[in-house]
Amino acid sequence: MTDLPEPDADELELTTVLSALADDVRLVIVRHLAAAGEQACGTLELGISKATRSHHFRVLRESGVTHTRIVGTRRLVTLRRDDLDERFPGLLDALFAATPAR
Amino acid sequence: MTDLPEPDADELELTTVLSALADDVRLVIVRHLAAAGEQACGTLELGISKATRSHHFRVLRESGVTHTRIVGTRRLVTLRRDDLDERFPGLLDALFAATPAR
DNA sequence: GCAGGGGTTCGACGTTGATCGAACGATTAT
DNA sequence: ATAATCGTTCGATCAACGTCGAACCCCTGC
Repeated sequence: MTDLPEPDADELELTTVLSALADDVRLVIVRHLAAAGEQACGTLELGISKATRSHHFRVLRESGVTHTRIVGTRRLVTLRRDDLDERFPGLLDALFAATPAR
Repeated sequence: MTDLPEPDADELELTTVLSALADDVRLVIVRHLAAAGEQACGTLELGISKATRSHHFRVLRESGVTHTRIVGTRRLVTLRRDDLDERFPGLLDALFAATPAR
């Protein structure tokens, strides 16, 4: 058992994915995964507690946004870009293209 | 005073817009507005009460997704497609392209 | 074995959100 | 004026969410 449970690619629900992405902390995580590739949970400095961070990573995984594999004591997380691009073409690109409000 | 208050185009926040769109009822409304153009609030049969419907239209307007003008006793609602496309290019297209899960 | 680091789980707490019925307000039609 | 239509607002309820500290679990290294 080296992988954590996650929804299949064809089970991804739009509203679930949007809910998962509609959070500033999780958006930071997703952008970082997109830019830097596979990361351990603790790699990012998010200014929140371990428990809260774990919660956000769980939401991302259970919504189907990320994939998590276990290596030793680490959880290595990747963005499920191919699955998301297939189910929701252009969605991730649109999110990453969005500039912050002025 | 023929228009209801709404955020300016350059004030649109990504997480706020995503939250507004991360709801099945509101997604139905937005898709319908995109397909059919300006609509009165009561036009759609959504299977919810007047109060709840009013709530959803308010969330859409306050997040900047829709524009509402008052004509007589009606509230005529439009999708702010140009503003959204400018701030978040490709986002609406991605939403409308998404097919339901199998 | 034992200690330490990386994450998760368990309550708990406060906030927000979806929902409703009922009352209300504003405009139009009779 | 009166009634009807369209929609909002109020108060309430219930569920879900973000957050935390503390306890726990699992693996690795000594």
